[in-house]
Amino acid sequence: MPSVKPKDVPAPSVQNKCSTCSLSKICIPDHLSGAGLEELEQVLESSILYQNGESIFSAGQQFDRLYAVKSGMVKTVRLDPEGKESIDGFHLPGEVFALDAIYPVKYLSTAYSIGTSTVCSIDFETLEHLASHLPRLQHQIFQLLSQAVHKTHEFQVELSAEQKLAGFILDLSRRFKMRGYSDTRMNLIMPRRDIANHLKMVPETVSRLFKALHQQGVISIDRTDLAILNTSKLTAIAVGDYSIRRANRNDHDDVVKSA
Amino acid sequence: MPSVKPKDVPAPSVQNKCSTCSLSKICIPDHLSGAGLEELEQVLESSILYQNGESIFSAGQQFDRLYAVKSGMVKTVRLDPEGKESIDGFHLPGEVFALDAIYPVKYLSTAYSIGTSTVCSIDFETLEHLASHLPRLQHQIFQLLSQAVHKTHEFQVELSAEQKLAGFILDLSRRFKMRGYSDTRMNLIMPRRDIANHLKMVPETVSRLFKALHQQGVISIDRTDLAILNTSKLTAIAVGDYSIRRANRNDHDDVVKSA
DNA sequence: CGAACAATTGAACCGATTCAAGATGCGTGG
DNA sequence: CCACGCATCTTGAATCGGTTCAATTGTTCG
Repeated sequence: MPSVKPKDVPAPSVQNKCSTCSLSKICIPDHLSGAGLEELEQVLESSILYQNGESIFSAGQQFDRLYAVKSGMVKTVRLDPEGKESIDGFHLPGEVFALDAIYPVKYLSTAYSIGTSTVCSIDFETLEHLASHLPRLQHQIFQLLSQAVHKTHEFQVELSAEQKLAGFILDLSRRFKMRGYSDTRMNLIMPRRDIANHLKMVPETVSRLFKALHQQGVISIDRTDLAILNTSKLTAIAVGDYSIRRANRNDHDDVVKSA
Repeated sequence: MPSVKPKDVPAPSVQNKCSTCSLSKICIPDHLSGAGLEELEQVLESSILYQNGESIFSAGQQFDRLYAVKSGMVKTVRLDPEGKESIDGFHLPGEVFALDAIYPVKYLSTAYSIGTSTVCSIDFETLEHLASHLPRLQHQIFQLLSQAVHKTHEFQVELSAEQKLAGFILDLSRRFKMRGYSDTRMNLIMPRRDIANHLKMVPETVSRLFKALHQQGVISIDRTDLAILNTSKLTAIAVGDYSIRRANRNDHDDVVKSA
């Protein structure tokens, strides 16, 4: 997402709507002039507050609006064929969710606030209508959707548990950084159980791996407080160039295998 | 380089352009009238023939066109971080591929023909331009993209090898049926190695499971010739309500464990 | 303080891969 | 038409990663 903003983003009248989230990025393309912009501002729903565990929309409901996180964190949860809950994503401030609801015209997942969060939204029909005479807006929506296709594609590779966890940490780091937060210290407000569910493993494994990463000096973790200490090593683990388990084994014999 | 040469191809009349594939479905919405339709027909590239193993486009190339299969089969392959090839999809006649290339404006996978195939395509910029004054067309593209987001999402659940293989067979069956082919007998022209790669397992496992399914009377398979004999049982396996392995074990002691 | 739940830790187990042979199919040339 | 050689597929035994089961520690909150 090239956040090309050659000029500043002052627009004082605009600001108290939803200037920090991607919905406004979609809706306010660089070259959008006054008239279209005001139209958009009118349909952009400003922030609504949700408490911990409150649902924003539910799976099965008719789709009408796209959502974006302003503050806090939102998880989207779906039921797999066996009826078990499966977390398909944690959404950070600035990110858009519910894009998969367009085609079936109903929400496929239920969105819950983790902790207290604020969320803004836009009516999709209106957005479509606007897009049909704002080519740049249309283009940005195409891009956002295509990006989501890509995002989900790359998850299909089968990785070891430690690769998945390392990748998960790095993904969060990248996304926090993109929105202006620290990329080395972060607060994992979601419970271990949720992380495990999202990564398709069992909380025990998450626990063991966090510990192993900590002991290796790659991260430091205490409860919800996570710090990345060695990004390059963490990256090496994520792509499979390095394994904690092998390392631990090699502690006995002093030989370290170098790829 | 995709051998897309508009002038080399005869294209005798409008009608035998690409009436059987989804690109024409996208491009010819139900309520599209003469003028727009003719515009579309002009930019829809008619069929091009590819031999076994020939590439249609390559990962890294600049994105310009969307593609659809007319006949045969196409696989899209990407390189994971370790540099190993990973097949992210087999595309049947009528299906569109390369949707994930829109956002990065480059192809993320390489498309190969399996056996001989015919493929048609359309220039994306032109399509966008048309969509911007054909709201129904725009809507259909949104839908197609959203559908692709959904498609890839649902693959994220972690399944046992037998669930994945059963699901793969059923998915092929459904897709063949949707395009007017038999949903009980099909020809698996792709090698076992490719199936295994796509399902993230090892050819040995594919082999063992095909045999097990055959022995249980769920399918019949000989080389590339596959027949589904018991759809409901196959479905039960795919969703995890039934397991061949458990069944085989219970052959010894006659007790059948129920949940 | 103590109950209830979340997280951690250890030991046994199971599914899928790995490694190592064998079997089968298939195009080529004798 | 058969023999050869190569690639794909199949089959079997050992191994490994992650789960399961079970018990303990830690944390939160009435």
